[in-house]
Amino acid sequence: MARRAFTEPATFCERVFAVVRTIPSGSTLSYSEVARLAGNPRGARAVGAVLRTNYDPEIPCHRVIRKDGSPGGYNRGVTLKKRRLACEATEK
DNA sequence: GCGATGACTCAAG
DNA sequence: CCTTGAGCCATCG
Repeated sequence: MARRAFTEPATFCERVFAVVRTIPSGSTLSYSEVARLAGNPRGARAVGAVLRTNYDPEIPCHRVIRKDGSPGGYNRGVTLKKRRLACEATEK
């Protein structure tokens, strides 16, 4: 295999993005869960750091919340995050 | 390559 | 209930 169809995750961010991108609507994952799926059960912080520095409109990062159930943070405003979560979680 | 920072988590006071 | 401490990891300057 000379090269994979998908570019290899040069950084942990790419891996996190791949996981977060698979989150279905109405579902929420905790940072530790995403970190675990990304291959780093202890990378909860790394996940937050990645999402914060590499936010992407294609990534439903608003579905990634803390274990406590708190929204954690959102580059676009935590209020918007809660809004989207409520909308998707309620409708679906 | 190192130091600083942070959208984390757990435990204890 | 809220604050603090310690642990772990990745990105950025």
